[in-house]
Amino acid sequence: MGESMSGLKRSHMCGEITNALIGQEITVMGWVQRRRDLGQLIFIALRDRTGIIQATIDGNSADPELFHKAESIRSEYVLAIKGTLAERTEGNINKNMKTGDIEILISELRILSESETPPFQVEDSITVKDDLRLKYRYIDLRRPSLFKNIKLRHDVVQNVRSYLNSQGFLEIETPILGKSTPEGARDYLVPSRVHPGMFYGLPQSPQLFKQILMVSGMDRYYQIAKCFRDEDLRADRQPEFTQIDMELSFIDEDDIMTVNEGLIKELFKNALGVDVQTPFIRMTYQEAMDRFGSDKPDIRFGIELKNISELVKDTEFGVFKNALEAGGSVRAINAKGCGSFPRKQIDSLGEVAKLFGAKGLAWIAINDKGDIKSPIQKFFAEDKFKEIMDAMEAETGDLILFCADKDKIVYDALGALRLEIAKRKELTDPKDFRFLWVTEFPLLEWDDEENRYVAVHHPFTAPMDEDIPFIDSDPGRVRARAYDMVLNGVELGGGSIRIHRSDIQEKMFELLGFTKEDAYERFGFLLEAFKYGVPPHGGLAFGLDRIVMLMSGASSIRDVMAFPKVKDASCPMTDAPNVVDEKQLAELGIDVIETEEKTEE
RNA sequence: GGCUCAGUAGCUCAGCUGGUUAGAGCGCCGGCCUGUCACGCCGGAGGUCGAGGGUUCGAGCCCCUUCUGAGUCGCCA
Repeated sequence: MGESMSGLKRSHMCGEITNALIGQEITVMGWVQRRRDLGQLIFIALRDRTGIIQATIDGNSADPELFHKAESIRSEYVLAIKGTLAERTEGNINKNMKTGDIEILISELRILSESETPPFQVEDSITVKDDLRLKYRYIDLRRPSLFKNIKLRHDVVQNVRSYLNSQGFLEIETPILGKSTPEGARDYLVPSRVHPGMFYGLPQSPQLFKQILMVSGMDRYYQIAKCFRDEDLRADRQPEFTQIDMELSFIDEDDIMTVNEGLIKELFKNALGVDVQTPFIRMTYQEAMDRFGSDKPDIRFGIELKNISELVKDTEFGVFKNALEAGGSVRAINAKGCGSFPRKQIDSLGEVAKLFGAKGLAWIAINDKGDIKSPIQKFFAEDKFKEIMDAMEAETGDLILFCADKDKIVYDALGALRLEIAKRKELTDPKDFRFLWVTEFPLLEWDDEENRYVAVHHPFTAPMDEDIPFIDSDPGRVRARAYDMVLNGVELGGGSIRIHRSDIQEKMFELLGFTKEDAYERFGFLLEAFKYGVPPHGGLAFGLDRIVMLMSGASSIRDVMAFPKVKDASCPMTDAPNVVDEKQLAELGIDVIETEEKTEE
């Protein structure tokens, strides 16, 4: 049970009290960070979201009842403290604290709420397992670092709104209850009571609605949009997440990139105090793959890929030869300064490569003394080996890593290895923000499982004009008018110019293996809308969570979301998802079928 | 679904080659203490070693199964 706060009014936030207020009577309210009881002298560190202030009570001069109450205080009690702000005497100043040179001399103290001992301490310095933090998220969020992230997120969103408003955008909400369009990620389904057996789909993105808003003449739309995907989680993937979603009419790629560079510049300046240089580097998808083995390259460090296929095309070395004969390539990276890695460490790099399908990893290590070690040296004539070394600019202390396989595997493996080496050598500074645009993505990608082309982006992405002639002859070669914004190896956002010509849209559906009926069944409302005057348009969507994650230096988007879910998409705090009772199911016309676990194939 | 790692006190962890009664720091409880601020000192409580099974004279440790969490591959138009 707690005392009433009636008669008391909070005058200041704890962290905002300054020595300008010395001598004044102030009232603060908050949580007990710590009580330090020296017998006849008690210190209470009181915390609110702005910071901590120390309050003091002297047993010799205080009212005994008041002092006794102070003795009963424990961590995380909620208090109201009224008193005179005093300057601390020389020698009693805590230089590590913002309010370390002042304290409140308590004249009135109310315990507004007691607290059990929390399952973990409210301190930034402690480490606690994620699931426990999430179960007691309300306590976790009291930690200053978490509050800082939540506040940063708020600041980012406010800046998004003010900037886009200034650029002529309208904020428009689109439905959460939508139509399930089973293409791409799995939808979350919501059953309808009014239509038993029928389901809404939660949006994976407001894609179709925002395009329709362009047909409606809204011209520029944005939304801080909640999106849902029923896929497996990652450190940077949650089942529900937030996009900064936008769409613009009568624009081209340059317009969209310029607007968004301006947006990012503004966000980083206002929310983080960091100056971002614009315009950003632009790099085609092909260049990104060739140089970094990734369509979201981290360009804070080098270690670029080199294609040495030509150099080794006549080799008899089986691994290289087979890869080349199968239409693949031989590429390598030079891990500068890793030439003295012990064998075990090089082998573990091989394990990394294998994760991405590489059968093995060939290497040349040149230790600090200049001694060369390499399991593949014996397969090459002396001069050819030297040519390879020269091509890779191999010097004393370097480690050259080779991968020979299909291009996709070579890119993936070497791309992952360069990140792994950067991690081991600590080559990246999280406060170094290196943006770029990746452009000219392939429009389509062959899917072996479905035995058809699938859209790399989505089916409404426009092909590049000069590639339209190849749509029939060589669909895999067609590039899209799509672009991703990448920051430090993370895809922050992506978008495209959309198709607004019905002939090309139909061709696209054809390529994706949709019949006209299929297409109408799924996207009919959009195609129908497009009959009535569609402006050329395009857009982009940012992952808000990822942007804030990188800005804050967090390693998971969980740390920038108030109530994230754990890996199996459940919530340890609320225990969602849960079973519902029979009555609810009956109303919805739903039968739950118990599937037998452990059915051996 | 696959792979890797982790699970020991409220929290974070140590625990050797399988060997007596499972430890530390922090937290918690009690006592002392008037200038602490990671207060100090003294004392104390607190353990199904994630769960189940097996091997063994003996299991926190080895084996099998399983649960939970994290990372990652697949997946994520």
